[in-house]
Amino acid sequence: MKLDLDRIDVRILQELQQDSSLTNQELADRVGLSPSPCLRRVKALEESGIIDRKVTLLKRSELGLKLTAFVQISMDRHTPDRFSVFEEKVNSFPEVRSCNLVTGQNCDYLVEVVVEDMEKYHDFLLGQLTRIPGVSGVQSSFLLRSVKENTSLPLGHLM
Amino acid sequence: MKLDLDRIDVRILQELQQDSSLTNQELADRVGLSPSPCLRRVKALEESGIIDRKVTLLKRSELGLKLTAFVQISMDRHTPDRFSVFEEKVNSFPEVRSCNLVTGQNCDYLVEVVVEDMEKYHDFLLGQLTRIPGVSGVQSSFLLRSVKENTSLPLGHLM
DNA sequence: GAGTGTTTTGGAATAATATTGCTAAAATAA
DNA sequence: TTATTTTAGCAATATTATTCCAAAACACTC
Repeated sequence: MKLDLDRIDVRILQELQQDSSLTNQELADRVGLSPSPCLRRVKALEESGIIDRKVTLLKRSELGLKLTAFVQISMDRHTPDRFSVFEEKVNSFPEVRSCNLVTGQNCDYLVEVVVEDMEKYHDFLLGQLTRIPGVSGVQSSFLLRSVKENTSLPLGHLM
Repeated sequence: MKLDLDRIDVRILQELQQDSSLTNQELADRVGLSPSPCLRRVKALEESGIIDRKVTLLKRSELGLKLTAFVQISMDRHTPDRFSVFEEKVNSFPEVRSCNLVTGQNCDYLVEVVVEDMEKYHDFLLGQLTRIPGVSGVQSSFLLRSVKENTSLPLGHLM
């Protein structure tokens, strides 16, 4: 949060958030610039750290990943040791897409898990997640329908 | 879920999930192929629909987006009309990163909201979210620390 | 309001990379 | 083994990114 962005920078970020496979020429057209200054801005945004990285998103349904679970996890004690062990474990599980430590009375962590089916989820839950020391409460909700899935961040406040 | 993938395809997908800015040559090196067959496989994966799209991820902290909220939303009645109005609205809010209809006794929707600060969240909640007809219950948890944020899907089951 | 320094742009030349067609090799099946 | 199919690798071509330099826009001073 240091460099100031003008309208063109914000539009570049908006376009790239939606589609990073744009060529520099297409991007330049869309933001109303010629290729060279456009590329220079993109590089500057990468240098500045505003742009984190570029990734490819795959389709779950095409990969046989039919079950997504949202898991609320409570810990028995809130000690640094408990947390660090849990977090290390969670990071090593490819089934875990996201894990967030949150405020709230109900739970400590919100975890999103993607697996093939309910049987695999059962195995993961009992074989992996609940085996982590300190995990005292687990409550699962299952995805019925994805209404919105958006990797974009809001940029309206910059303009 | 139709085409069969061999080990090389899976490795290509794994690499691209992590970093889509790889050049085809680099990718070919990593998976042990020469550039042309590698590119052909990538194109085939795009054609097949397994690859959804490529996006650029930005850093929240660098954009002054200091508050992430996980919101549990309950609806008064479970009618198609209630749902479609809610979902249309939610899709129009840039602050909403994801919205999922889920099973569970506690709530109907899990929504992730990204804003600048608590004041902006307050405005969004009272001015937008709770104004949608049918929204009867709202419970917010706030992000304390992001432990894992991974756009990759697990592919281990394919091998 | 003209002049000066700074920043940003656009165009052209160059370099890197993607893309395609073709041939050979490898894998598969009979 | 042999025929058939699939896949890889090479080389030529096309596309795209990158760099450099002169011109334009902008801000600031006097």
